[in-house]
Amino acid sequence: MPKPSARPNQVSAKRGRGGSKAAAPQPAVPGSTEDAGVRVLCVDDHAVLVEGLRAQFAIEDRIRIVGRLASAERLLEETGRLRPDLVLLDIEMPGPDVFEMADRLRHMHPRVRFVFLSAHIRDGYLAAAYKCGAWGYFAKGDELEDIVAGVKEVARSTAGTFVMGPKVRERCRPSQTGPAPDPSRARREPGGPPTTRLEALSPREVEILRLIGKGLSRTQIAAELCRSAKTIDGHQERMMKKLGISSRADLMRLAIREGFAEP
Amino acid sequence: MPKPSARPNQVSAKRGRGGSKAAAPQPAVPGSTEDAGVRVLCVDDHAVLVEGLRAQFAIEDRIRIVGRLASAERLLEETGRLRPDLVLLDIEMPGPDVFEMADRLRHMHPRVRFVFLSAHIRDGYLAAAYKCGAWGYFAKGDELEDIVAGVKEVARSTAGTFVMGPKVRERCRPSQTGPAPDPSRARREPGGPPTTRLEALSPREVEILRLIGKGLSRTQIAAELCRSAKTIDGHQERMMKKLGISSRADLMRLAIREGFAEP
DNA sequence: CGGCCTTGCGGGAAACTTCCCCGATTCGCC
DNA sequence: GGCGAATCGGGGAAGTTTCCCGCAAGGCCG
Repeated sequence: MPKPSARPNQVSAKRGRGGSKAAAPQPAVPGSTEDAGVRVLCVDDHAVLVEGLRAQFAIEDRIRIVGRLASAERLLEETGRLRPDLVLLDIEMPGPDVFEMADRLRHMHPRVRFVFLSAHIRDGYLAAAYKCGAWGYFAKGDELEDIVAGVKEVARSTAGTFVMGPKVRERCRPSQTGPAPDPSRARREPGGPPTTRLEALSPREVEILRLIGKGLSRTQIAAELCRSAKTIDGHQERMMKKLGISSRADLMRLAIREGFAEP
Repeated sequence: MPKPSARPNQVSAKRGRGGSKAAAPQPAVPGSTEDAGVRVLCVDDHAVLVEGLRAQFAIEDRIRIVGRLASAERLLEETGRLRPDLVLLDIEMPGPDVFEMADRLRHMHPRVRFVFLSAHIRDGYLAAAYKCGAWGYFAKGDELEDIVAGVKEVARSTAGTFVMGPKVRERCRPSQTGPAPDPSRARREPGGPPTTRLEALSPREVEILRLIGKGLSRTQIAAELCRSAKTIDGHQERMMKKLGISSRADLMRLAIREGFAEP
């Protein structure tokens, strides 16, 4: 069984970094060897993109790119070798799952901050980014200055906020379309976790949604998961109820739109 | 002349430009006002990407970016205003369909060459790019030098070749997995039209495949096209036969993978 | 003109999916 | 301990889709 963690819609701008031990505000730019600037490692399979960032960082002092990876494959080793303060991660790349690698990065190098820089803003990605402990999420469509400003903010931050690019915030705020408003704790601080209707889904349901997005029929999904087709039936129904969706086709469209199709 | 390039990384193929009239070799760099270089217009919603290109073009003489658009919306007007020699087009952008706009561009500004620079290499895109008269197709994952070399090759070309980036060619060549080799018309110029199994489909079939990829059921497709569900049935069957696919789910996966889902 | 392809549609049997019912187990929570 | 939730699944009626058959109009081409 995946994770026993019951998440009661945790919504807060400030996130406890450091677990039970009361995380004292860390010094900004934690691992900088010299105080000469923020060391950034870029992980993106598009070389052009990274060069654009490098060019922009070059005209800012205090930020520079110390390395580039085309996939998350060697992320942990290279982080150890290059000692960046901040890792910029693309999401849709060949190779291992980026969120999983990011999660491992957090455990192996807890002082290294990381943010996502993705071409697409999708609920699924945003939720995964937040869950794996990212410090921010930016869109490739954001203006360069906004990305740079965001990177600086993350590097400087002492409180552990989740920083979002302009486009991300825009696409994230007005998504309060979920079915149950959950009146118990309606506190929703600015800058908190991205509001996503997918957070209502259980791990299993997400898994099934992904397979639906891949185009599998419920019988095929059943075969894939070694379960009865009836079980998939049940999950589907509950998902549709939760998401306020009435047809399976809509469910699939959602899965595709929110990024559950491609991996 | 910077570099004689002609690296064997790109593949180019001659195509008849100009229809029945035997396309006389046009002068390279057709619309250049001064002979000082290639004027490039970039159409991409990712500012970072364009800056990366700008930086790279800057260290080459003879190429420079004269404008940038975040969507294809004002492509025609801006082409008239900025008079580029070459337009670099992203594919997945908000706004109007890029292939359609490219087609119009060719009619309105026949001297302006255009190539696609996309994050994804998909049969659907490749076919559409070729069909709308593009001069090349590059992947954002291609190395910067390869992209620059390709742009130069397109600008310099006198024969009307379809230039592909290394990654594109790689993903394009070995796709001769189709069912029937179609022995009737085996004329297949070397490096010519990208080999795609989607080229076996009729326009209507492609249209239906797109709707399938969007997650619509055949009844919904029928409603969308104002046709009987039985008709959609027939198209589906014929498509599956053509493509050597046995289940509808596979058909949908193909539609998603090949880029028929998102528009 | 006579194939050949495309598009459009109908009938019908078999298979699949949806959608309701129901019960069982195992969690964690109050 | 009760309660809800997630996960698993069976039964069964109603609806949809698949997959075969067939037919017909129109276009293109040798």
